Amino acid sequence: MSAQNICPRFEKATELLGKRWVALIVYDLMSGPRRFGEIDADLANLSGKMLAERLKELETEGIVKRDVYPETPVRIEYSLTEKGKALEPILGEITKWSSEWIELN
Amino acid sequence: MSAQNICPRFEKATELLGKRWVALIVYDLMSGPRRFGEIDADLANLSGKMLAERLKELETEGIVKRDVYPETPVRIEYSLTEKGKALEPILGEITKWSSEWIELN
DNA sequence: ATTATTTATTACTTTTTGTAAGTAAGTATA
DNA sequence: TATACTTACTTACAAAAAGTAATAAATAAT
Repeated sequence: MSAQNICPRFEKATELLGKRWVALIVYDLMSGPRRFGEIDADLANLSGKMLAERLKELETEGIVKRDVYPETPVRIEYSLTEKGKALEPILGEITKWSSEWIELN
Repeated sequence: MSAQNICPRFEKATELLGKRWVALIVYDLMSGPRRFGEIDADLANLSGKMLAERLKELETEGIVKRDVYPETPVRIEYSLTEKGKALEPILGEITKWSSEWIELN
């Protein structure tokens, strides 16, 4: 009989953060701006295709900013916006939880 | 040249929490034990198939506990373990972030 | 035995993700 | 001039995950 309504903002947030690779990409960008190839190298199992797709989505959501530097060869830097940086406490709590509860085999 | 290694515990945690529906199911269970049908009703777009699958996975991960009460009809209660309850600060930060940064159309 | 209720499971379709090769733009090198 | 190099993507196709709807299993009251 009881119906627990879930806050639509929370739901939207989990749709965003719950997409595969998103948390790891944001985590990677927390330490500062990074290039496509660097992120790709940091996240071993992430393919260029998915990285491109996720970066585009994150840009659309206003979480990531894309800057082009017409150098040789072209340098494209991805960085977090204010909205993206504001995710830090979430990642911090995930780090805490994982260090306490996740054991590696 | 620089390679940002991502903590394997963090990575494992995001694999878990980043799976579709997981955050919402855990959020729903935060308010106390719930039956299959109740969770299903709370999460409008979640199918019974996926709920069954996710609950099984969460049980395997030690986040959710399943209790059978042989009543009429049978009552099966899902609840959070200590490990599951420990996710609360993460959900709390997601709630905070979403209330500040997510706008509804 | 039949029925009711809740908790799943199965068969099938659609969507998402993975993999690997290929393209585009701009330089430098032969 | 041509080729090869670097970075940042795209594309085509295969595999895996998720969505949908019908069906089954479990239990006990009638």
